[in-house]
Amino acid sequence: MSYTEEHKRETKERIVQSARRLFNRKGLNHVSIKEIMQEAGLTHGGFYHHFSSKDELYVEAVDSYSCCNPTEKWDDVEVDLSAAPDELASQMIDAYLSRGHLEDVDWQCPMIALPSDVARASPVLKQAYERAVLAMVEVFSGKNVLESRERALSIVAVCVGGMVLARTLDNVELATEIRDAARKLAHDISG
Amino acid sequence: MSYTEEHKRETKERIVQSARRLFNRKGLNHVSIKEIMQEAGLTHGGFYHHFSSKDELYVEAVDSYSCCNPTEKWDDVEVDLSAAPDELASQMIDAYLSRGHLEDVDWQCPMIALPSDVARASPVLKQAYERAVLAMVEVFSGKNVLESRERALSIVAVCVGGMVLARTLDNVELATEIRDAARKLAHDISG
DNA sequence: TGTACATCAGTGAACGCGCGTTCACTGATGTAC
DNA sequence: TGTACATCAGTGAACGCGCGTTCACTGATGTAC
Repeated sequence: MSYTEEHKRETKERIVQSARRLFNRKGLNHVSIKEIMQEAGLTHGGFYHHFSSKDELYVEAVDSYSCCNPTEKWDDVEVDLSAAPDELASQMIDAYLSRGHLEDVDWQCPMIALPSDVARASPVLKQAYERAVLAMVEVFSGKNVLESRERALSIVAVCVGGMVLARTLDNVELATEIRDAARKLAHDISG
Repeated sequence: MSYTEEHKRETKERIVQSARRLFNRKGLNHVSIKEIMQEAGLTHGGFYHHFSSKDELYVEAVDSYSCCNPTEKWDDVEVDLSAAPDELASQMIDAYLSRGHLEDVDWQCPMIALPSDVARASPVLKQAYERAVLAMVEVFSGKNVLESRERALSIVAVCVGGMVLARTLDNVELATEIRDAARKLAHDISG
């Protein structure tokens, strides 16, 4: 045997994280394998010892987002993961629609960073994306999960819509106005 | 002189419309100039008699959306453009979040079809996009435009968010659930 | 009306380039003795 | 402990391919006489 299993796992994880960052910044199709491997401190040839194709990397990268946790990342808003469900939902709304989240492109939610890329991607990638959407729905369901699914879905729509628009606009004032309007509305719904 | 000014204008318009359709289907960067020109009934070499670069076409294509009018396109919902502002806003919500709009990829709103493409595009293209957002805000402002800007912005966020998510999901049931939740909420806000 | 000419929209071969992928090779590492 | 070996993660040149763009050419058209 050469190297350890763990060594290989760590290298692969480094590639995935490097890819996730670059995908968020430039979109799935504006990032080359060479670029990803360089950011991970490797050369492009080794890529195929870890993945059978670039498509496979897409899936792993989007799946790796699920582990992302706003608490550690968007430092202008505090989220207490041990809070009561309704309180947590409220904090998540603020975190999701925060300036920190908008500007932290590297760690941004894939639903904001990659919507149209995913819309045209392979079924496996879309499934990874669906898992991310459902995880978010769950957070916004609060304590009465079963009764408030519709409410949770509309909060997700407002949050994602507000942020997608904000990220697309160069006009900072308008982007902020939209985020503020979306935040207010999301809080109104969640009650 | 060869050919008429009008002949050239018509050809250019045919290229722009062909590009708009293909961009909506495949995204800005998965469509080649050869493909666009073929769809317009031409060969790729002539492209540069009409545009100085592909970037220039992006802008013209996104600007050409503004003329898009849901009335003629999404035939499962009727919109009466001569209706009173509040009534029009209400009809537009139904049209925008309709199944017809979701499925009519060719004529879909660019905010739904191209969000992440535009987020990473050139400033001129982002400005074209901003014009589209502002046009939509105006429609949803209803009769008291000045007083209800925040309301209009949040309606836009819900509508765009709901549709962006719906288009990204392969799971039709979930996509429909989201559109329904978004539509209900948008109507609640617009009152 | 007919003809000779100039224009330029349209054609399609060719260009350089960067991409995803392949492959022969290297050399650091863990294992066996 | 030291040494010989096998493994395979990592390297970097090379591949075919399609892209955006260029360019010399064609030929349909409008204009001048």
